[in-house]
Amino acid sequence: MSLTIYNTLAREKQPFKPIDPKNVRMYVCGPTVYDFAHIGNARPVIVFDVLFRLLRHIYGEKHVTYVRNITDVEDKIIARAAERKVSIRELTEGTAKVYQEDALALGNLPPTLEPRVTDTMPEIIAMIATLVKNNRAYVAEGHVLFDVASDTDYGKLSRRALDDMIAGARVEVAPYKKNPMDFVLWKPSDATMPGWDSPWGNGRPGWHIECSAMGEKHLGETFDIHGGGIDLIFPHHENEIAQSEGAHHGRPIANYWMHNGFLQVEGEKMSKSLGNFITIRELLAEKKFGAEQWHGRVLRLAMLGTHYRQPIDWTLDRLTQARTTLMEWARLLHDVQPADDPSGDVLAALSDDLNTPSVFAALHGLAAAARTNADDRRRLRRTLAFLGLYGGEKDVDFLVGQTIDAAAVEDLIARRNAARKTKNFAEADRLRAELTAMGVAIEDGAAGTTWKVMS
RNA sequence: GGCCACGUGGCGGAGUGGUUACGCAGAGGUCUGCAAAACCUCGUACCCCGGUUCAAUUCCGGGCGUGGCCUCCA
Repeated sequence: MSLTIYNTLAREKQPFKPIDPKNVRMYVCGPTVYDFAHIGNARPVIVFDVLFRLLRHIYGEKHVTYVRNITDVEDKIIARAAERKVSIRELTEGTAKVYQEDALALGNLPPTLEPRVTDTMPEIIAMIATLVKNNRAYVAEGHVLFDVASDTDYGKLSRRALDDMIAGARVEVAPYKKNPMDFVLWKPSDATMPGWDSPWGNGRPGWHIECSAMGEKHLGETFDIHGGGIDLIFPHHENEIAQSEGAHHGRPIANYWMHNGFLQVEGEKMSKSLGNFITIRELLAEKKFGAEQWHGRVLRLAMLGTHYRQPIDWTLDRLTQARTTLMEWARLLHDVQPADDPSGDVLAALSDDLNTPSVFAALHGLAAAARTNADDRRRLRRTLAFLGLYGGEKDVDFLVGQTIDAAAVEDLIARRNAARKTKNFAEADRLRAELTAMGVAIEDGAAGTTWKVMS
């Protein structure tokens, strides 16, 4: 089985060849922890978790290193902390904790490492110093700026020409910049802001340098895969490339760049002003989206229904369908012990640039076979666990926040069966209608009557 | 204004130069006291206009629509 991935750098699918099969290395841009993560933030977390799982399967669990950073120094954090009158540490720790809980609830494995900017300051300062020494950056009015004109390759990821960008003329024109496109590596902090001592005075890092420094620190100069949302291609990833390759004499930072597509909500851009901004926490724990709570695995299944590079429309209908599917699988697999290995068809579909819709076609085929075959049930159970989609829940577990009085249901069923025994079918049908009204569906099987909650 | 994606049957969503994706919903059937589940059967889709081709949903050009980036937002 060979893994193929779409490389944004080349704009084509390429066979994946790791630098070192004994240590496959992936870096994904994590959150800036100033507010709860929204459902759009969940997409890269889920997508690259699936890739992480696949890589672990191919190369072995101990031979894959996955780094997802936490950015805990940033101007929006400073602003939000001031606004809420809490300390920066309090804000970033609290937000990071919720983020990690959300990620776990969505069925993601923890990354190998989750480094923080505040723990990477010596490396950040060292990398900036190297860039200055290499004549790729300059000091101006307490700032250190990357000298874009020194980078003949600048724009290779986003495929934009410097001249075009300047012509766009929406760049900040600061008088101390040599070139309008030059971006900040280090900026001065006043007494009210977090700051670190550096050769350029007390200050803090610019937006992009932290990822370059954390990547180098934990994965080396060149690693295999760098991932993130498509909106990060420019300027964030472009600037990361400029910084890292500027510090490493042109040696590439990553061989493969992967970007997930954008997310919309009910056909519209998600924004606070439109009132359709939805956080992961709200979906999981509050009855806000469709006035229901949603199980993390339902959200995960819904997210993976669309190929990661396609735009995805986050709708109520999508979540309902995902829940229906998951509940069906749960009825089939609740008591089943997993097989040793996941399905080969699923692995093959996954290996084609994470074609998760194809994966689902394979899963549905397996589910059809699993209805009559125990081996297929065990295989399906194992495959869904491998994907992080199912962990042995009962079907009703996916109806979060809905409660049914089981004793009352059992009582109605008993009365109905008594009526059926005396062929009083009118009464039996009346009792069924009562159950239906409660949201309960019943099935008369060979082993007696079973019931389930309708979704 | 510049650059870039996407537009598939009621819905979701892969894929392909000529042959059934798949799922949900829906219709018919077997089964059932009635149902449900299960199983069987059913949809001849690919934004518009040109072009290339024996043949285009699939390639090329234009248009329309939606969205993204260019304003430290995944």
